[in-house]
Amino acid sequence: MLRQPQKQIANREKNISRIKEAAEYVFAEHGYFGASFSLIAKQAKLPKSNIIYYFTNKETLYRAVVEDIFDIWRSAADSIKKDNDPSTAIAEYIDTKLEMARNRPFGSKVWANEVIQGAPIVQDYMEDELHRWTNDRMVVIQHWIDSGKLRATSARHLLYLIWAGTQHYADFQHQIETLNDNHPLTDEQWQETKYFLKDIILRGICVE
Amino acid sequence: MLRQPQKQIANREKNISRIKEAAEYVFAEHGYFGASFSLIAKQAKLPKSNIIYYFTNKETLYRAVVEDIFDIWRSAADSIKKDNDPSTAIAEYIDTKLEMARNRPFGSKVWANEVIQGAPIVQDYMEDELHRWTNDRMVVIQHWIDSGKLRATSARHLLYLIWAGTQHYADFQHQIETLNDNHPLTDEQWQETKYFLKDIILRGICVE
DNA sequence: ATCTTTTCTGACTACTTAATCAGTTAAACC
DNA sequence: GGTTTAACTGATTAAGTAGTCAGAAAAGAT
Repeated sequence: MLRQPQKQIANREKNISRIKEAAEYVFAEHGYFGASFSLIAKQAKLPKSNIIYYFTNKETLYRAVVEDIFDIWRSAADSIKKDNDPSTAIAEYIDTKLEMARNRPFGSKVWANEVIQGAPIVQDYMEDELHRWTNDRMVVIQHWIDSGKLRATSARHLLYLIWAGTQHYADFQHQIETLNDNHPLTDEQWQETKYFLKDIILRGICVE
Repeated sequence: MLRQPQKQIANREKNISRIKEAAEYVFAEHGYFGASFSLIAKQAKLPKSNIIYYFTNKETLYRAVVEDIFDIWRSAADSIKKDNDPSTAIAEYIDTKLEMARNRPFGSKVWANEVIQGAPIVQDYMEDELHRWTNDRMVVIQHWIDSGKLRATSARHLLYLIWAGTQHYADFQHQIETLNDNHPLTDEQWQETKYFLKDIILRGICVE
């Protein structure tokens, strides 16, 4: 005899991810203060009280959204490992990061908004997780430099340039589309972007 | 006999620029919706009603702040002219843009916030002024490429990379300082940044 | 000195917001 | 089937918001 008592659990998970998706969108488009429960509720097509039932308050929901994005970004840098070939690893990182800019622009925007405003909510997260994570990657890049596999440039600024160059296409998506005569970028244009970023950055850091 | 009847005019100008400065800061730190008249008033040390007296409403004040920043950015690209030497011109542009990131980070942040949220207020500005301005610069860069003074890369993406790479240090200032052990960048670190960006980007676009 | 115009401001209003809570509905358990 | 527990929600509240407005104060004009 089949038992299917997990109706509640399944429903809970469905609702939570639905709320987070709606919230990511609304926080990105309106900022923390501009995003109201009623807007998020409308977007999620759920009653406002239901959202508060799951997340207690605005800040908790917001944190959930930000942490989700951070986890995804973190995984993008899996290729930055000591034993990998630097050019291939960095090319892969740029590719992945740019695909994320294309596929998850709202998360990127939420993060950008938060940092611009001085990270009032996720300050601790930046000081712990991001700080440690960044240092780890920098050690790898420095190792590549020290072993002569990369030109002697700044590991730190290289990371910043990759972040800036890729996230720009998510965060400033609206500006880029406006300058593209109000059209979203086509597949070819995204391809061109990938090629350009890798071309410039790799040329700048590879030993000649 | 001296006449000094311009007391009103002088005072008006003083107040207006004081309000705009305060507003730039508060909009940057809190976003459009998070920035309230009372916060701006407190920052400017003027009564709330006085701010509304000068700017009528929030949107008008906001537009004034955004247009100010845009004007300043525009002037940064004066070096991008057909007859200039490409490397020197672009190096100069990067330098100037990075100095602005350092000296006027709040303006940059306001612009970033606005664009991230889909430019709800300055859409028209982007479609007219920014669009025309960007196209003009792209024509110059394309001319450099066509006359063999630059490698054949994308003029458009080159501009984006310069914007992204420089503005990052304003918009993500807080993240950068957190990763710098909670210290603002020193003069040498800013110098290093300038050097890095020019090194990578120029190496990427100059004919070998 | 008096009148006019501009500058300025505190008190107020209509509205929106995050969050609470009492009460309802639905699922799980026995 | 009946009971317990979790899921859910509409109505309400207290706090904060943008913007109004009547009238005071200062500056300029004659």
